[in-house]
Amino acid sequence: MDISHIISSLNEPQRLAVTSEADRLLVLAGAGSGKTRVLVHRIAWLIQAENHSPFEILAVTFTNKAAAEMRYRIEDLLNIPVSGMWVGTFHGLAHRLLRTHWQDAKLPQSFQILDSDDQLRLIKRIMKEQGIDDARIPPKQVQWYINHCKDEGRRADHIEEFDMIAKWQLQIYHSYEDACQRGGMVDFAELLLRAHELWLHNPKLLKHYQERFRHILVDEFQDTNTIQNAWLQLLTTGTTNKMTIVGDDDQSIYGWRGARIEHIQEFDRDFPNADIIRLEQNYRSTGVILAAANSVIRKNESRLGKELWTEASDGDLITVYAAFNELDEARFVAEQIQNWVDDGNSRSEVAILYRSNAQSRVMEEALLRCSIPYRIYGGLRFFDRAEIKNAMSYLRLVEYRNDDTAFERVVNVPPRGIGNRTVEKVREVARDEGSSLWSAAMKVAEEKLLPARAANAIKDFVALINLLDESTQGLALSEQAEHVIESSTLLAHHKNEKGEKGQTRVENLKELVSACQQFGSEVELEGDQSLLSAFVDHAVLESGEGQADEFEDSVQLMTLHSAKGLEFPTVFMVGVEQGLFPSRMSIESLDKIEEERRLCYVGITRAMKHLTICYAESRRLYGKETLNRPSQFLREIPKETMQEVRVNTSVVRPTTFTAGGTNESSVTEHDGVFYEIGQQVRHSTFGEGYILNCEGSGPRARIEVNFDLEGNKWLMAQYAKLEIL
DNA sequence: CTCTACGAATTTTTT
DNA sequence: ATTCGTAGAG
Repeated sequence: MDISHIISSLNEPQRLAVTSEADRLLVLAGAGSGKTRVLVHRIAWLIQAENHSPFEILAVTFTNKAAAEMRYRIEDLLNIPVSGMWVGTFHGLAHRLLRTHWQDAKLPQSFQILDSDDQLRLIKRIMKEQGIDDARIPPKQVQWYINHCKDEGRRADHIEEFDMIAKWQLQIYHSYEDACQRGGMVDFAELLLRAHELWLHNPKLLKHYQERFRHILVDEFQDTNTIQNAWLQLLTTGTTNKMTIVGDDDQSIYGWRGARIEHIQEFDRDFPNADIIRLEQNYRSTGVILAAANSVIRKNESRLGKELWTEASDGDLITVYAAFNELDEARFVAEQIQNWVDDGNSRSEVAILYRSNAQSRVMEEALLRCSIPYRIYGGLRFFDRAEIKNAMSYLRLVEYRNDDTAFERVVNVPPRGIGNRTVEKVREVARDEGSSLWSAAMKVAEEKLLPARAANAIKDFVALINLLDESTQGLALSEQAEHVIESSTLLAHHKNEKGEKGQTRVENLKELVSACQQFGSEVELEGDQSLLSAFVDHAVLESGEGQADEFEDSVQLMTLHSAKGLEFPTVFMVGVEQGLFPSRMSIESLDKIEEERRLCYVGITRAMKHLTICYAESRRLYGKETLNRPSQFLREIPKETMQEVRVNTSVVRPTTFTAGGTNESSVTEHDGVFYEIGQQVRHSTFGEGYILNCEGSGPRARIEVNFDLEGNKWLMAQYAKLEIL
């Protein structure tokens, strides 16, 4: 068989990676160096050159989108379907394992997946039951605590807490685990934890999978959390199977949600005898853009080290625009895009990247004014919308009456006179009987445990669900959905809503019906799972894209985080200001600043040809006017790669990031002590704080410090006697 | 029970 | 500014 097409188009390191026979291979793939390409070609190579069956291959990604794309590209390259191959997200694969081995995993066959919204509701309910003040301990924080524990592989039983708050959180974690086990509910982190325990406690089962998967490939390895890494280790240690991991420590931007950059940095410790191949040739950006990216990321202390290079020319300089305020910034960007489009380019080649979602509004307004179509990534996704979740809950109840999560959600949606008091009674009965809310509701209605009005309301609800079930027997999924949405009066309820909101919701509900239709025609059912329950799982695990309209030629707006993995000929990075990017939440710790810096690196490397960086001197955020300095990252970009554009020359600014006038820098020195922005310091009177800015050096060095208690102050380094922490 | 009014909080996102 | 959740009145 001719296999040359698999490797002929690759460069040397790529080819080495694709054809490597190492047991443990780490491919350190810089931005734009052909990471996915290597993964796809390696799998194709394994199948065609090494005659592996797709059945023996496991490929893990982080998003469903990446998984779908990978499968598509492999099939496209090989020109054959590879259906026996397991390709999916950690969560998707874990789910598959649990559905197959539900008994060994000690789960009911009908276990339901909780999304984070359901999870939060459950936590709130538990806290209320236990009389824990949710002002003192915010449920969100408890949710974070529980998920963090699970991400680290810790069950409530294994933990001991000493701190008062932590003790309460642990207690809630305990009750939460009980509630989940009783109700057959599994949250996202639990999928991973259970799948890990499934293998850990069933050596036979583990052996089966170890022998099946001869090759394991993991994408975006820098984003793995502890439990995911442990799962991979279980699968590979002491075996002869081979593992390839691909990632880039410089693009690790999810530390805040449990990802451990150490996993990739210390890969050879966890997985001994690893080969490392670096992909440093970049095929995406111009020399100037890469110079800027390299220069920024070099500031990070802890990294495996990589330097991107390109055969492409230097290209245009990076444009820097110092806006007067956020409106001026947005206006400038819109204007530039208008010019770009007038020059005959398409809008979809342009992306506007920002640090926080709150920044999108001003940009949208400016684009709207110029009649430039745009599309926002992120935001609420389809299956996360309230109206969709409500409709899904009706479907879930019709399928499976004991689904408490669904019951809680829609007993009184639309309002049918079942208030808190009534639901409380139902919960109480359910608790006493150890039954589901549904059975409790029937009991309450029949035995008249409540005032007639409430009991009747409950009775009507029970009757409604039963009726929906009877009348949809034998119907196709989409017809079933249509009927349920209509007869539950959800549709009418949303139609009556005032304003445009109701209209959108009605449209979304219609969209749900066609989603059912599509799902029914595409999915292949495994085992004896019903189509409806497969659809329910699908809805939770893949909540879908945020926005439609992807076909119109439009400018792309998104956060820096969601831009990872994408590329655009023209990129605008806006709001590059100290306190916004890096976020003020990150400024005090070096680790967090390094993550923000990686985010900056990700942002810069999204640009293929043109990069424009903007910052505003004054910005209205959360209804307050704030004065921000240019981001420290701006100073880390070589001056010779930038050109400053000034439209509004009349604005006089006391400080700029360039050398004119003052001489600020990110570091200064006095008496042999070096001060750097972001460092934590202590002052004898003002207490602790962190350095915001430096100016001058030697005896004239001045340092601006943000003190925890006293706010911002400029100090002379000579007299301040700052102690570096 | 439902609706309206007022007050607090507000990085980043996937599964 | 805006959204979300809770408290108090209808």
